[in-house]
Amino acid sequence: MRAGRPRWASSSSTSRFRPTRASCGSPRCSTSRISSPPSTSDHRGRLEQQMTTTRQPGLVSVARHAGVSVGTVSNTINRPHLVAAETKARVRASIAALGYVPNRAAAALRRGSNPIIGLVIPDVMNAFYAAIVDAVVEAADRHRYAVSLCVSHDDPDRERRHFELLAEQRAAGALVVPVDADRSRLAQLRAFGTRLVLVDRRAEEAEGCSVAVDDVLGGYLAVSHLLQGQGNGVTIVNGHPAIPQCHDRREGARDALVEAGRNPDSLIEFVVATMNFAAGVEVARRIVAQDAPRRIFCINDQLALGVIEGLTAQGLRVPEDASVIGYGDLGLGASSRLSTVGQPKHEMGDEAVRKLLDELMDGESHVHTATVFPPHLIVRGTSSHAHDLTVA
Amino acid sequence: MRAGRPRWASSSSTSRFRPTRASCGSPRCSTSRISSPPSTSDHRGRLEQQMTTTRQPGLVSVARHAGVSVGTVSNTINRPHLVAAETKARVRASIAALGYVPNRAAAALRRGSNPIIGLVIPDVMNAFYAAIVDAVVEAADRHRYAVSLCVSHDDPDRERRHFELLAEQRAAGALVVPVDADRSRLAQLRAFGTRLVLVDRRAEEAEGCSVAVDDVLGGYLAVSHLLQGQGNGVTIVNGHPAIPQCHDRREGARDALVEAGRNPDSLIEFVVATMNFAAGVEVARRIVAQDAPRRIFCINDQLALGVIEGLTAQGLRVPEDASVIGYGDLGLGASSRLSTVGQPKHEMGDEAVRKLLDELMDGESHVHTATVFPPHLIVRGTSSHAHDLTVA
DNA sequence: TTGTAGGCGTTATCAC
DNA sequence: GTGATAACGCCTACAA
Repeated sequence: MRAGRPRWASSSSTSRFRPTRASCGSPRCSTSRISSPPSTSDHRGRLEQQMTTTRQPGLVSVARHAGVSVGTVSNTINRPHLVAAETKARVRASIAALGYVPNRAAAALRRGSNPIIGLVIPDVMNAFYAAIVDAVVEAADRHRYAVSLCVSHDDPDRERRHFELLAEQRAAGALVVPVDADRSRLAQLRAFGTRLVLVDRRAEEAEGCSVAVDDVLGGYLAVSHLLQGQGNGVTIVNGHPAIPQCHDRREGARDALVEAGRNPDSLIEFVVATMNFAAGVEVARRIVAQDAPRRIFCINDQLALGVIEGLTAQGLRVPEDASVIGYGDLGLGASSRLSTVGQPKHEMGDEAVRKLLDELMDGESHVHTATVFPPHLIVRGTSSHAHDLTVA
Repeated sequence: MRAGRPRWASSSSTSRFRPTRASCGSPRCSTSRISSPPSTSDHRGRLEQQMTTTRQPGLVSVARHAGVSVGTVSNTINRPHLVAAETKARVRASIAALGYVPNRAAAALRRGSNPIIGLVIPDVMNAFYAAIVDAVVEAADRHRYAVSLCVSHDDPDRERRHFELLAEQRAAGALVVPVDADRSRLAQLRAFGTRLVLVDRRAEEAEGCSVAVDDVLGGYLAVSHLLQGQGNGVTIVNGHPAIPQCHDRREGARDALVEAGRNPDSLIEFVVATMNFAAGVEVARRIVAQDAPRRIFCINDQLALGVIEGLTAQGLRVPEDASVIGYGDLGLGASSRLSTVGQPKHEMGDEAVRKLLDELMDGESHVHTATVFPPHLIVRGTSSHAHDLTVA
């Protein structure tokens, strides 16, 4: 089917233009008109409300068709156990025959709540959050909930706007990675009856359920692993310590040193502004120049890959001359040679949905819980068959 | 605030357990009870429908409070130009005073359509689709539409289930990367009145709008770039040619050879089953063993990074001894040294939303269009300040 | 086990 | 410009 598509060569003019962020009206991209829709038999003037054509069939149509009452049809759909088998069958047949599609908006209006789960994350391009989105969407689908996604980009306004949307939809609940520590917006949403589960953050006081990961333990695992190799001292390449993750992972690193009988202050720290590949390359230069320890814990994988690149460019061999460990298992998936600390992302998303649904179902008897998942060490590149290792 | 969190050391037992995919009931992750919610003042027995507490204020409450009719309140919200300035102000004050939140479910019921855009993609973890999600969510937010996300994982059932959901919600429209070539499901959804825009696929016949990227051009750009370097012949590391992207990019590669006055059949092809890092490493071995051309076009970035790794492991230097180019710009973001072909992902998502909204607004007069975006070459690693280059 | 009827909160069409 | 009022399609006591 795609064989019939026009070859680029046949319209080489398109290759002249590079898309910009401007509007697409300009000839920068080839836009072809497709036969204008021949007013597909659906020319209903907006004035004639009463059409002879059978509009979207509702419960009533189904009821008539099956020779039962609307209540029975509703019951067959929502509480099948209350309906006699034979009636049920007849109703179902009618539903299929008429192509009836229930109207959730009407149900939501009546019930006062909508089977929609809001999901607010800071960034979809980030593999960590993407994994959570994946898990949440899957779990929600299993329970026939819709997922209304919001990407906050750390903008409180966006977050608030999505909260309003959820409130207007009378969404059943929301899973949110809050933008900042200001919980007043969250409280506001909750006050409106929307159940909330915090993700990647601890819920405080008795405000609700939460799902998080133990970054202190993660830092500990990473540095404990480094300490098993040869060398002396440990270097940490960190982001700004005001970021909770950075703070916590460093704490864990210090714990590992303490456990090994060393002074936690012996940890040599390099702080970078942006935690990416380029910064890693740059830090590698400083590490070599200052002759810092060659057992290096990087706060994330991109930084780690950058450091390796930088070390290699300076003639050092990894892992012979230096040990590097990353964090997050987000770089190239399981394909690179980098050891790292993995986080149970899918489980987190899963558990968040579970908590929310539990709160929705149990209602009064629900007890808020805070689950903290332990990360795990992933050791790679030691043998030709790199594999995941779990360290107790 | 996070200072108060328990240190891992204080409950070292958690570090003993590694989460499995099983249920969270087991002691594998530390779950702490948070003070049980003291039945937050909200103990309304399900029998007493009539509560004395002012339920959620509706249009009527606002109307009463402002001393106007419901119609006027509705108008102040939806068609402010029809309302006198002074009345408008009074109504708005009442809305704020009562904390009124409009009920979208009711509006949707009445209007027959819901301001929700469905988005169906095969995979959120894939950076290409993640970028599209990001763009779509942002554009939808600008217009106050909600985005209902579905990740199909190439499963037609999931796709169908989400289509049903959208139909039940009376969603305004949907953006979809279809699972397969079978367009009957799409037709079904469309028949229900949901507007559809195809993403990363060409719409056929007059079925609707679509947004895609020109992979033939992308392959051409990549190989043209390789041909500018020294060496003779070109190697392509490809996925299965039944995948449209793989097929098209190879076509473009052949076009480039033709343009350079070479025989397109001189292209040496290695086909891999899974297009990841490990496969790249393996292919590199075969390339060296068979002495295939050292100008290598890889169908994606992961493969390319694997090939570089494999070549390096065999003692070759890149780019001195071999030129490698990837595709997609998805590897490490803009941070690696790999040249590649970039796709205007954000523009695609943006344009898809624009087409959908246009169809929604214009109604009858809407004309379906198919937009094909040109990819662009990204050359990296040539200087110490790697930067993006656009080639005309 | 099934039928009946009232109302959920909005929108839109009228008169005024 | 504003006020009444009739749907929209479904759920759920309650009656039969």
